[in-house]
Amino acid sequence: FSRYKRLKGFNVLHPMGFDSFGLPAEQYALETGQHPAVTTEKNIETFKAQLDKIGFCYDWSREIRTSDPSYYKWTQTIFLKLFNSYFCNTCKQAKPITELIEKYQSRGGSSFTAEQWKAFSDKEQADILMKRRLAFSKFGEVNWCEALGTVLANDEVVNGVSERGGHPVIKKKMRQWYLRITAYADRLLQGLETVQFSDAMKEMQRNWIGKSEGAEMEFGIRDLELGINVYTTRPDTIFGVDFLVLAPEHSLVSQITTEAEKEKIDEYLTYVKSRSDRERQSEVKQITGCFTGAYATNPFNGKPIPVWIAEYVLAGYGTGAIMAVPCGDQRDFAFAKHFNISITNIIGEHYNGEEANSTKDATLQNSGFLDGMLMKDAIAVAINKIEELGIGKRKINYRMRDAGFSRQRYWGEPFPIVWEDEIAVPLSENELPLELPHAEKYGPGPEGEGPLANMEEWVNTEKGRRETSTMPGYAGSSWYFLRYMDPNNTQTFCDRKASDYWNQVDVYVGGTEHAVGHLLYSRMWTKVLYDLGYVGFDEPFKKLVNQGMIQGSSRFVYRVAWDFNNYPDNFEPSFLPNLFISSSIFEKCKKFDSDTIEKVKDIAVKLFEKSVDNFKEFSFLPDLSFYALRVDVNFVDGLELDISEFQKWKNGAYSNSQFILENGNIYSSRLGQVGVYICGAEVEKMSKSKYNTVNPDVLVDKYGADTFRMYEMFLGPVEQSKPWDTKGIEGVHRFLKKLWRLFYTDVNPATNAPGKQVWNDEKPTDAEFKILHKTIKKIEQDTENFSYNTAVAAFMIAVNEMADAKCFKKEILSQLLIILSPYAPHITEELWSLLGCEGSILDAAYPILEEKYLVEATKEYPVSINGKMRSSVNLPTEVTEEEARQAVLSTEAITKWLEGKEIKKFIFVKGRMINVVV
RNA sequence: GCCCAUGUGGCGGAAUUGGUAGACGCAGCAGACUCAAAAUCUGCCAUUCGCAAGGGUGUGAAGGUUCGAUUCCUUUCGUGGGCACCA
Repeated sequence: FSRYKRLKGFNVLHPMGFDSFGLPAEQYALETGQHPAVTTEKNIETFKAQLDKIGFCYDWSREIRTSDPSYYKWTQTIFLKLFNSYFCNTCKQAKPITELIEKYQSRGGSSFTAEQWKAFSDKEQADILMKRRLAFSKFGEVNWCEALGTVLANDEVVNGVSERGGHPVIKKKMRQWYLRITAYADRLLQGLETVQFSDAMKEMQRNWIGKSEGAEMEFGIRDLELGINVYTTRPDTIFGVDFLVLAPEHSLVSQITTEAEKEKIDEYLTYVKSRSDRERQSEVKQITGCFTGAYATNPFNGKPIPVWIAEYVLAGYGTGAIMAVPCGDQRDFAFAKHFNISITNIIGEHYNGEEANSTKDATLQNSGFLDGMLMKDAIAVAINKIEELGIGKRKINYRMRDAGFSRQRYWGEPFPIVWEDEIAVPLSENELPLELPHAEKYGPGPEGEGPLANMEEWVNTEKGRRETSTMPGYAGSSWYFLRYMDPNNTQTFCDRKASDYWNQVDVYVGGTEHAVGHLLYSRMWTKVLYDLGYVGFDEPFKKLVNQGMIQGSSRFVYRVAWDFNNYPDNFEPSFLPNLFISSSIFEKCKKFDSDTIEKVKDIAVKLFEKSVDNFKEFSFLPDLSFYALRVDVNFVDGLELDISEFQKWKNGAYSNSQFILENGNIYSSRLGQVGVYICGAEVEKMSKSKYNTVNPDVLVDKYGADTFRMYEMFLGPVEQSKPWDTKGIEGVHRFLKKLWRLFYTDVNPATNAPGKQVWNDEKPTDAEFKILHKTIKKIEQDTENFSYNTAVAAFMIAVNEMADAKCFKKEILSQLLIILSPYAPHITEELWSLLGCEGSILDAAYPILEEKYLVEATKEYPVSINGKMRSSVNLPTEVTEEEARQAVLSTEAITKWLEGKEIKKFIFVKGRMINVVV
């Protein structure tokens, strides 16, 4: 696209860079036993060589790497700008925090006076300001794996246990950094109106932000001076509330739980701690919850309402508490049925007792002052009443939460923050970059802190202790498009003149998987920088094209583990059997084939016995569980695993593993071939973390870069995902060879010299111009629409037509080369010079479309009878309905279908077709 | 489970956005050239009935709107992406 636009005369900024910080780079380094700085450098060189080989004309003078100090200096600078800003709720934009401090000093805040502010300690002031900063720290939950002594990313947690070792993972509260993206929720929504993203993308972002209008109201707890705040979008159903549900983490849980229920509640809380948010919401069939013993009161009719806790209510959304209306909400309904809570029907016949009905069109019954009202009308009435009684208020709520910005990892940007007496003190901008110290080992620090916590010399400064977590992978990618505009500036991250000249990114190509991550973060950063006056636009990307993913075919091995809910105290990670079963055995186990399971269990017990000295202490072993683990496709041949390669993988992490092979034998490295281990397969995103990537070099070497490029374009629409498959690449290769033969006979394979010249200087005929201009029109349309696959097809047709017409004329061929050059840069450049044309084809003038060659005098109008195609008539392109009717009625091929039938209607779709209704 | 996308020949896909379904390519079959192979060229190629002319059926499934539906609506099934520490 950039080559095309360049030919069209645009000044195209077409850079490339490397988002080289983050978990995958760190893990790759760990697996290969090298420092991430080394592996990153090496991999970048490989990528650049490959990209150049394929013929992308990237402007490498603008290259950036997010892990380079000269780049992350500015990531840290922008972080400080976020830290030193707050969101002004009246002007709805970011302002320097100094303005807020001034305001507090002169006028005070909402809950304190100016005098009180001045009397606050430094720490108290810092805490108040922290609640307003755009980059702020507070306590939040992380995945904590006690056995590994580390915090895990969601990617590293599989089925609730650590991917490495299969250890239990629980949630742990830690001090974390966050970005206050929620402050921008409304502007992120409004901004969508101004950008060209697909409707699906906009919809995803809207849903993620999840704006809803409703009411927040308080339910008093019986016999206690406490109230539970509940957020609801359906205050009209207030008389249908049969119970309240709190998130298990809700701060009131411990206070309202009665003595009688305490034990059960504690047990339930332990259970929930081991569950991820996803699991908590998705397993609808398995309903869990626990009664607290407390009762709330319905403020409108005084009815006592039992208060429960349940995992399906999340602490992070709304107030962390819901009012449950079983007749109107399916999850509440299932919960009520499961725990035998009686259901109040407020919608009469709309509720059938079998399932909930979330309609807003029912007339309310059993609903006090709302009786007889349509539900959708009752919403406003109910909110007004709630506000009138002072028990709650109208509220707009967002589903989106603030973005977690700390990682307990090594390979990321260090925070330019020093903690002095529990106060976060920023470095000044001229102290940046705060370089990531070189570490030989980057294992976890104490208490779940990041690896940097182990580096005493670096951590401890004169003033205090440095922040030891690092920024997440998306930090550097939230603003890099700005750096491309001014990549070598040492004074600022991007001069305003540069960003004013280039302005927004005109076309941004990225996958939908970024919808609710990168594409929201970068929009937010741009808005902040706009508010603070550093850039002149508040949306970074004018137009977004979602390229589909080339998917990979992943391979799986199946691991056996003990299904301990919690490991016994004396259980050590090394006790795990590390046993893998072949695909068909896994399938049988999944179907609870008892013979197979017994056999597997026998082997697992034997292995367990061998590795555990005090085996007798584990008199009771729980059932086995089985889970799939991805392996690198590069050591799976078809579906067959190369076991010795697998055992060497990840620095020998699986070196002591055992295998039950497809035929039931146990693998032995000494006995040699006793059977094969068959892997499972699945098509999914091609990704380093899924170990299913394939390398383009082989194909480029075999067919050349042009064939590779065009084949990839020809595969299908850019926005569509598809598994990588080289079937069909021959066709594109043949096309390029055929193109060559319009100019020269075949290349002499011995000398590699072009064959005999075929092209000539003759004057083209109108028919030949027609082929050319038809192609120009089609290619322009398709390229502008990113419909590359149909463009390639059009080239194939054009070349076939020219070959058939024996059109070997330079005037036509040179024009064809220009429009083809963005698609196949190498061969077109070569032929361009062989034709004796001046300079590089990249600097040629794009041909101007001449419509006169495309005008048709007559046109074939398809004729259908009752919508069914029966024939066609040839008519002038400009024809009246009456003329068309006459032509149709005098065409024998058509009248034979109309014989004896009465014509009811004659439909003439101008320029398209004719339909006769009989 | 929730949100988004998607489903068309043996395969990748096309279809003027509601108007001749299967462009283009792969694979396959038949033929030409060749001692032979490769390369190249020509023809056939959804399915079914028919010698043919010509019919019938057909865009995951079931309904609906329309003169006319791959396209719009409803329900349903399958697949892919996302679900907050991969980015």
